[in-house]
Amino acid sequence: MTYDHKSIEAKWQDRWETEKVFQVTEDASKPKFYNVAMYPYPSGELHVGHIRNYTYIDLITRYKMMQGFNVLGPMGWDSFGLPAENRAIETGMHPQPSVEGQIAKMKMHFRKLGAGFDWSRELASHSPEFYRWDQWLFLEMYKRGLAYKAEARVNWCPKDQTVLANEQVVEGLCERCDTPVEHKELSQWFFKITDYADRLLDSIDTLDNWPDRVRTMQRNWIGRSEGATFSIGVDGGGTFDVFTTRPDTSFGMTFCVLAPEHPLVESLIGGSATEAEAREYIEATGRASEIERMAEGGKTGVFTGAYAINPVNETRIPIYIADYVLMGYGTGAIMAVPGQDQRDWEFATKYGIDIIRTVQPPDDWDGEAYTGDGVTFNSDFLDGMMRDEAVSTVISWMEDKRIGTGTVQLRLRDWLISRQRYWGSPIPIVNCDHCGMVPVPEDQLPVLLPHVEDYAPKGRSPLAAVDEFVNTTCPECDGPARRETDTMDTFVDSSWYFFRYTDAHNDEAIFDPEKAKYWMPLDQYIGGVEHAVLHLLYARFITMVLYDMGLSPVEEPFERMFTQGMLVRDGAKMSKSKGNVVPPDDYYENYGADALRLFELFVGPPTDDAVWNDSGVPGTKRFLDRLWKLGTAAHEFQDRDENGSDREILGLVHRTVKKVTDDINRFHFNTTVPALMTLANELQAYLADGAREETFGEVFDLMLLMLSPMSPHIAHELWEMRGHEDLLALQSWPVWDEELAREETVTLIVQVNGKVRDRLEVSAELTAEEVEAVALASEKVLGWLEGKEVRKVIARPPNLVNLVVG
RNA sequence: GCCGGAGUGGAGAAAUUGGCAAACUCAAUGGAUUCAAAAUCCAUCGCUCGUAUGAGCUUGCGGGUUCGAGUCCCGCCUCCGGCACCA
Repeated sequence: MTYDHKSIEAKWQDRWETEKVFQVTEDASKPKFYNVAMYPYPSGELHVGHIRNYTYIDLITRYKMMQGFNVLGPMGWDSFGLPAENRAIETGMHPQPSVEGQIAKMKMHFRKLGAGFDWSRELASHSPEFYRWDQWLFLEMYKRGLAYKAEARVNWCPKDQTVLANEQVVEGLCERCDTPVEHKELSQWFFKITDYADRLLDSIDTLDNWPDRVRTMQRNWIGRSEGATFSIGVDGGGTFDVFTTRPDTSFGMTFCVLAPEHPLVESLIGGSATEAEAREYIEATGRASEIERMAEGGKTGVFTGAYAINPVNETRIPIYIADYVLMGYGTGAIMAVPGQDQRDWEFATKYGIDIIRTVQPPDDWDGEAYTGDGVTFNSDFLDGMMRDEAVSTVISWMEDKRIGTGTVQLRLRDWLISRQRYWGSPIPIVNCDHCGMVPVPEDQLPVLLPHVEDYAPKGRSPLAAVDEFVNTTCPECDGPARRETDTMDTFVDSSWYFFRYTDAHNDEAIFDPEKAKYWMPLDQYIGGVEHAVLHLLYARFITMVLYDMGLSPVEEPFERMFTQGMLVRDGAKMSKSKGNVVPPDDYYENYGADALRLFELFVGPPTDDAVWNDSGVPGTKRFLDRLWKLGTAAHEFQDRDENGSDREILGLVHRTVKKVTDDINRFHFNTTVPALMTLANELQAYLADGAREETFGEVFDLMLLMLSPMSPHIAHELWEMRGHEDLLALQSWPVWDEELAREETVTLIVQVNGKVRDRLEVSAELTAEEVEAVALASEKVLGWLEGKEVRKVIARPPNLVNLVVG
């Protein structure tokens, strides 16, 4: 017997919508719970891997509601940006109608899943009501010196024809299209995230409810390292600065290396014997992409012909140019200490440069450069010191001599936010010949994105070709002026949208701080680990900025972060390009959202990748069919007093409530499903053995309450059919009764020397002496004791006794 | 290289604190039902020996701690993810 999932699911989706079950407002009388899944790019097509995510978020919304929380679970659309624009280019349909059509499809998907979102707060980043506040935020950052325009060597994707932030370059490739990234000198807008590097780094320690890997990835990305920056003189005049984390090894410096792009290079090679060779090298490395530079087997470089003076011992050492030194990190120049640095070792070996060890390696050391700690030698006043002491001693020495100082280096760069693309929020700046760069006044926001038919990327913003947009008047002097034509990175939108949900329709302000104070921080945030350093770092940064502006009540936006695993099929992550995507449509049609949701929960630990099994949903549907039959068939009940079998099934259901509650709290959703399956199996057996109607009803109702956040439609229908008038979603989550949950008898494990030799049903009340006595009375056990002496008895009543014999 | 995570049956997995390894589901096999099939129901299902009661082995590998280790400690191997000529 199967149930009619289609009509039941449509019925309850209507009810939840018309009764506004998931619409909430601030309510000081209830504890709040703010529950968000990262807002999706509206691709229009969800696959079962996405559904997993939304099943989790919906389960939490429904569970927390039943626990008495005022739960906000909003949904919106990350509708600006490259994916939407590229899709528009492919299909020839303008991004606006295209995106809006996709949004309508996605909403249909969410409805079919039965997801409980508060649609009254829906937002979309491409709508002027939203991006107006992007622009406002930009201007506030500009006022505070946190947004600036600068000429810089930037990442350029030749396919997407736009610049990219460092975070959007993955192993030298464009994050979106895997095209090798090039470099260009361009004048671009940046957000000064480096000003917040220390705060962003330090407060990672407070994010106790975040996955370790995400915290580690952010720490690595910020890449703070402590050391010294000091100046090295060139023999014949001039100086350059170097950064090192190992100033204690300065006496081992036998050469210096400058990056090929280093500004001093030109004057060093001019007129030198190796000038031609050096110029050729610089040109060759300039042409090579970063990947090619790294892929080279050994280190390459060229002698400049110039010498430097090692400031700690006045030794004259050669200066090389080599591309293993990067202009983008530190000072673009290094002191090379081959004895203590493997890269320098390789370079020195190749070019025949001296190697001097200054740190004593362990006796059994047979490696090349020794980078560990040890006693310093060959180092004059540092001799005999261990690393930490030597570092601080040499830094003081440098500070006394005024040639250097202790410094901190970051790997993190400022966030490049301008894009030479159409489908984004215009940067609200006007360039005036007379007044220079002028921010658009707040009352003139939003700077509307004009409707443009030719939005194909051309290496400069398509907006630059729209005269009506570009030409404007200066807000200061009313003279002719030109607008900025770059648009903002969509990661700007996503770094504050979760504030907007708290006050989604405010047209006076980005949001009301009072509303944010009620809802923030997010109690639960769920999304893919691919955003570990992109969105999640930017969102933390912008939240800190909003905090400093007095708008956010918190410095950290996401109290508890959860990154779900991916669904894998045919050995690969589901993706359109691999052709292994499983759409949910057939499941809705043939098995129902409830069965699909249940399998999504059942498929494996939420944090882990899981393998999609096509027979899984039919399996969970079978379970729901059995449940339906159990709840709707006419049963023969016994008219009798409560007895042992009633207490057993009641005990089991209370233990199940405890387990399911604990499991949901720990995000072990995959074990909640088997708990309910076991309960249903036992309930069926109880029924077959002759059930009391009251007991059966009590157990069944508790089961429906637990099923409600997982497979809500069937649970609601059965709940109603059992004569309950109030909506199941609004019931309280069940609380287990410790007394009922207690087991009366347990299986006592009897071990002899740690091996299980007998299992006995005993009362749960037995003491240590009693279980020992029971164990020693067991015939099976006696056989193992024959001829041996019991030396020790380990009793763990009532579950286990271990007899140690010998 | 550094950092993080993982390794358990044919598959997904389970085992909150060190205490019955493999719950639950899928697949497979056998059976019932059926004219037949689907659906449903029942049974078997880690490996070895044995007709069997049963015995031995088994959580990537090697050691250790412990009465007792999938779980803790030490040393390795493999896989996944992140960062990376970062000085």
